[in-house]
Amino acid sequence: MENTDLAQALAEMADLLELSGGNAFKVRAYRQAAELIDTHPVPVAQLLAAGTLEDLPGIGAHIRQHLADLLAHGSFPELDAVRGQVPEGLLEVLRVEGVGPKTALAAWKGLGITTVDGLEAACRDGALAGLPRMGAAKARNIQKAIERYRGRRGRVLLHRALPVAEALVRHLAKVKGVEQAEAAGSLRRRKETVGDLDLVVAAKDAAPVMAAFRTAPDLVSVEASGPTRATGRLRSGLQVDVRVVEPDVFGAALHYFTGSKAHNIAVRTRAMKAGLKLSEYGLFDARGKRLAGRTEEDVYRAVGLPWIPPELREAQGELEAAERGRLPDLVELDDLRGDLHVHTRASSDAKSTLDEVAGEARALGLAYVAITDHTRSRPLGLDDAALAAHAKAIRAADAKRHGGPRLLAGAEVDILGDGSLDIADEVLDGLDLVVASVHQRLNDAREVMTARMVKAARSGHVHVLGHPSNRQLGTRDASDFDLEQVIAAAKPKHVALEVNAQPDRLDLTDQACRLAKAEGVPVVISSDAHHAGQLENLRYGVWVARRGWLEKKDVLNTLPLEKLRARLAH
DNA sequence: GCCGTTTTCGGCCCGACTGTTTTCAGTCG
Repeated sequence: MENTDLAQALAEMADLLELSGGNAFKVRAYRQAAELIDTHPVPVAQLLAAGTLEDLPGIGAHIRQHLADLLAHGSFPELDAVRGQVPEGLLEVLRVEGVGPKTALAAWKGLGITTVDGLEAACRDGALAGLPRMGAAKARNIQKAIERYRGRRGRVLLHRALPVAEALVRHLAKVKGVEQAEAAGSLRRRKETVGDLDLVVAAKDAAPVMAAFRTAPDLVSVEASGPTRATGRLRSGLQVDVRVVEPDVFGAALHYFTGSKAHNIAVRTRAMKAGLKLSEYGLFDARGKRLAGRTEEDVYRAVGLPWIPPELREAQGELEAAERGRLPDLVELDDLRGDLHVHTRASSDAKSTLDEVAGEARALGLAYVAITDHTRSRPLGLDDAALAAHAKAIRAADAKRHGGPRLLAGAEVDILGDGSLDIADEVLDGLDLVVASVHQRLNDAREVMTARMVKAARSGHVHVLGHPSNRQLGTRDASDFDLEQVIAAAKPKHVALEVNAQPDRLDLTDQACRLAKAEGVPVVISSDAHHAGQLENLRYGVWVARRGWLEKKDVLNTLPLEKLRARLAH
């Protein structure tokens, strides 16, 4: 069992306890331990062996024992016991946004509902609305949330799919005779969510690869299996397609299975116009002679194009740009010099200390980090005086550090309902960096939300608009606002827009990045880390930026600190 | 269940928002 699986078991324990009316603090203890483990870089098995597991904050003797039991037999007694008390389907009901333990419990005890389907029926026929403290509006909202929930089922967030795909690729790459193995599909294009995994393997003899696939870790069923291709399903529910090809045509196959479909059609049409034929088996001339296939570069070259990065392959103008030699020189993770949105334990529910954040940033080679804790409108947020004191503490810590990163005193302030900020101007003006974000009244009407953001952008006290759309992938739709108006307001004030790299936000979107670039408004790629380990999430933000055609020059935190300061000045 | 200690029990984040109510319960972050 890996950390993710262990975390899932603890999270399930938390959900079940909550549904069986357990102590709320106990529930939280399990949930916090689950979150900690899910993002912890070292395998729990290793910590357990070293005897240092209980050093982690939030892991005590009981949970340590539970983890040991999980590693030994996949479960622990308390989990088994509570599983027997609550219908299994009720856990899924909790996944619906707006449905918490109380609602789920009331639906179960009051109406015998134990599934999402049952809940939906009860929303429709009015049974749910008849329960105490329920009503028509509530039922309507839950029904809508169920639709959203269904919409996201089947697609997995990139950060969940990526390690799974990488593990499968490693597994197949080890097979004797395999020359190359790679994950293709939307995962390779770094789309924010992934529907299934497409693995392409180059080997002269396919049989050993297929045999190895059938014994791949986490594979629960094989739904189709022929001599060179197979389809299976993983424990997570994700479908995996494997295709084995001759090494001579690996490039053509990789190109074909990477897509997108629209991009493939565009390239194939281009080949046809030149009298050529393109398929996953290579590029052929009219007489059927293979002209290219070993690498993607060969394939593109044979149709008169430079290699196009997978993130751009969406038939959104990349062929035309390639033809004219105008492909963007896409930003890379190594280009980032700093992170401008990081939380610490000083406020909010973040977990790490200033030192831990600085240590992690250093390990990642970052030259600067802006500490941007929440302000007074958030639970535990800092008020004017506390923020000023916090800034002083950050600067003191910065002065004491040797060898980087530099620590910038910042804040993530709230954009209030009327578009004003929740911290006094003179306090904000004493900071190095101000991120302004909407955290409340996310469903304001389009004009109202646009006006709030425009006012914040024009305030003269803000450097970055944080997670501008407020979406959360699979659970919360983006707020309704006019991005173009916000961009237009940001530009003269030198306010940058954030690509929030939290894997379930990725906000701005790729398309919004492209719009910002077209209007000449810079972007910053920020982790919004609530735990030092989450600084690594910056890579997800980089991929969004790449999908949005952004180059190094479009991203402000690729600048050295002094140049960044100059660009952010008002 | 964890943690810290006034060191083995008592506290553990709390405010905004929504929809239900007419003062508040549930959910979320």
